[in-house]
Amino acid sequence: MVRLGLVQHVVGRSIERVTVLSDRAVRRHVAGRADFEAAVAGHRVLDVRRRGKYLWWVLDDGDALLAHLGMSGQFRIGSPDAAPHPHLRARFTFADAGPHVDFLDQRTFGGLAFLPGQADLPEPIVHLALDPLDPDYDVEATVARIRAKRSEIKRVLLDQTVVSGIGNIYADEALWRARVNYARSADALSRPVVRRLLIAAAEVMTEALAMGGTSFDALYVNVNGASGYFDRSLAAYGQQGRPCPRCGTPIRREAFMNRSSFYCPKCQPRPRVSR
DNA sequence: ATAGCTACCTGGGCGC
DNA sequence: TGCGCCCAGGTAGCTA
Repeated sequence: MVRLGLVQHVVGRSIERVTVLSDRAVRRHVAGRADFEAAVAGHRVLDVRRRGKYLWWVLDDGDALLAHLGMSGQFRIGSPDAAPHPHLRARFTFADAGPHVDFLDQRTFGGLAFLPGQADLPEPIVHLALDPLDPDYDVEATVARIRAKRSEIKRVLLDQTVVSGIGNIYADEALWRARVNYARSADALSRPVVRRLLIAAAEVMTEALAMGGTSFDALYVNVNGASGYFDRSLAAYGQQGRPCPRCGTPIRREAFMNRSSFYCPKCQPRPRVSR
């Protein structure tokens, strides 16, 4: 959705300039802010692509403008009279008379980098696996990779080199749908169960995108800044104490990987022996 | 090599 | 009312 919004608003346009308001937003552009601003200016945007939580703008000359959204990064189409948003990190203006594009990021885990000659696949993300919504994504290959891991299933789902695009929220929702406890060992799950889990993850992502993303934390909002309603359809994530939508048992919350995991203790029983 | 842990960062929400 | 603390989470980079 973010990508489609950007495709609609930036493809075909020539960047007049980018103004970086926060050095941290370009910390991955090693040559620094001034170099970033100079490198980006003047390029025309040919396409916008995505892998996991990364987006990159394909520029003329084969260069890439890579954006990582972190957990709170957003692109927004600016209206000319709006006061700058407090989380504004960079603003793109264009050679035409159209609206500018803002990169916002509250918690500053995200950032931008200009990567010359890396339009096809920027080097920082070559190690990322495809995500379940990518047309070239291979379910069976991913099932095999997951089942080869001797690690808890949620840890594997969050490993972006195995499958990308699944964060803490989507992982908990997919596990709930597939009735799998987060602590079960990946190599102990049957092929059909892992398949079910990946299908559930793809469904969660599809639904979230259709609704404009989770408005929880404004994590994903569409490019116009409209927040989604996905959070209202969450069955497990953030729902501790509330009844499981399937069986009515109160949803439980547990700490895992320095994060929270939410699950239904009846539909998603804990493994007897945690490994 | 691989698995697992921690730091990074900000501001909304909460308790006092 | 206001201060201070907790918490959220993707991932680079570290250790074991």
